[in-house]
Amino acid sequence: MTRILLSEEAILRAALSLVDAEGLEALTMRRLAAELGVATMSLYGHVPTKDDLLLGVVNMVTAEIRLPDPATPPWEALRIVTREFRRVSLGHPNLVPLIVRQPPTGSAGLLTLESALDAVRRAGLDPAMTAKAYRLTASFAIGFVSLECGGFFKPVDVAAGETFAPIDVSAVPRVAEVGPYLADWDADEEFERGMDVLIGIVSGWAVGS
Amino acid sequence: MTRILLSEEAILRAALSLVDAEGLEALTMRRLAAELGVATMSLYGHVPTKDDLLLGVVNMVTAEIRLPDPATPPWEALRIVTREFRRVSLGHPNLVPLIVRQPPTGSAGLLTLESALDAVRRAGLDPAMTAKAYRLTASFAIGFVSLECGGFFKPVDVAAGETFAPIDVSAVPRVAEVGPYLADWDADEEFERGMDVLIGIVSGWAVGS
DNA sequence: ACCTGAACACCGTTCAAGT
DNA sequence: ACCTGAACACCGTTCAAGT
Repeated sequence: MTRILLSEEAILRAALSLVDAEGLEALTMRRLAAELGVATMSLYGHVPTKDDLLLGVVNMVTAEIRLPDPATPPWEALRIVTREFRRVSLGHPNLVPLIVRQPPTGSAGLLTLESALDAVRRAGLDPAMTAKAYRLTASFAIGFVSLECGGFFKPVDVAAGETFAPIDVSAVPRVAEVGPYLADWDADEEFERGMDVLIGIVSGWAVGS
Repeated sequence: MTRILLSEEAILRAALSLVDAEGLEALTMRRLAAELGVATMSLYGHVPTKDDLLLGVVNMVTAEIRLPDPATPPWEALRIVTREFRRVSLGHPNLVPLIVRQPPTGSAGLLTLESALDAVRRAGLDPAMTAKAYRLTASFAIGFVSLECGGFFKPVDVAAGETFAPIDVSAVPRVAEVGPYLADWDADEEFERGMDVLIGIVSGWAVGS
């Protein structure tokens, strides 16, 4: 039989594959061990707990974010980080609930945060305004990706035709009217537009602008 | 012994109390039954499954959102719905991950969506632009509440002093510099400002404005 | 040193039995 | 009709034992 080289790296990689392929609920220590051809308890030699494993998986995905060169013009750099956050998230939609919940305390999260903050600081905002600008753009990006990956707008479409809530469609005429437009959209384009709007706003906060 | 009146309403209410008091992971069918002084399996007479129970709890919380009078000036009505969404979410922070993930397919979710869409339509945006406007403001609101309830900015503060990620603080100077400002903010004020910015933008989309 | 099986204290849910 | 206990197929994790 093939020899299994167990390591934290290998475990995290297998865990991510499992989540990508079958969802978060498919990731159990037993199933993951089986996937690696190893006894369940062998995992605990490399990962202290399942929660730590999840943190590691989120950090691994965060590390996929390609950070802009530090010499990139500031607002373009912020655009790149934000765009990359969404690109990587869409690559692992099953992990998005965890990504969104996880503060950037891991090494990859801190480097990503550093890149975004550096861009805004280089653009001329002072530390306090930089924090404000980051919270605003991050709120938009995280909410957008949450809605996009959560299929938030898909069932609304159904509300115009099916009834699977105990409510008459005639009671929500605007949902019936706008529902189809909620479900049918160009997410790429709308993300860019939203980003433009917000970066346009915060760029006005630069001292002396 | 006191007679327990079991009903879906009573079960959902007890489930919400449990989640509010001890978090999502404390909500198990066994624990919930014990809390109600009832056998575990009695719950299944009123709720088909645990997932349905969670949907019901989210719907119950969504129903706490106080919708504006239909005669309220449109943009002020949208502000009220958005503000109420945040107020109710902050009242049940442990439930926020679920609220954020849950498309508005329940009766309360549909009525809330209806209220927001009605406001934008009354302001003069056509259905397609209404959908765009809703997605933009909802992205902001959901992302903001996610970050706020997730303690997203708290650990960043620590990064300036403690080391609990395998990374040198000197490698993230901007995090060290801006971190304290990220953690120290007036969330109420910033939410209002962000809402103002976005509603200001979408109000410009009205035909003939 | 690294890996393992059995065991413990939990889960959600099915089902046949009680009242 | 409504509630229940035992049982089933799972969990994450501890621990003593293997190599």
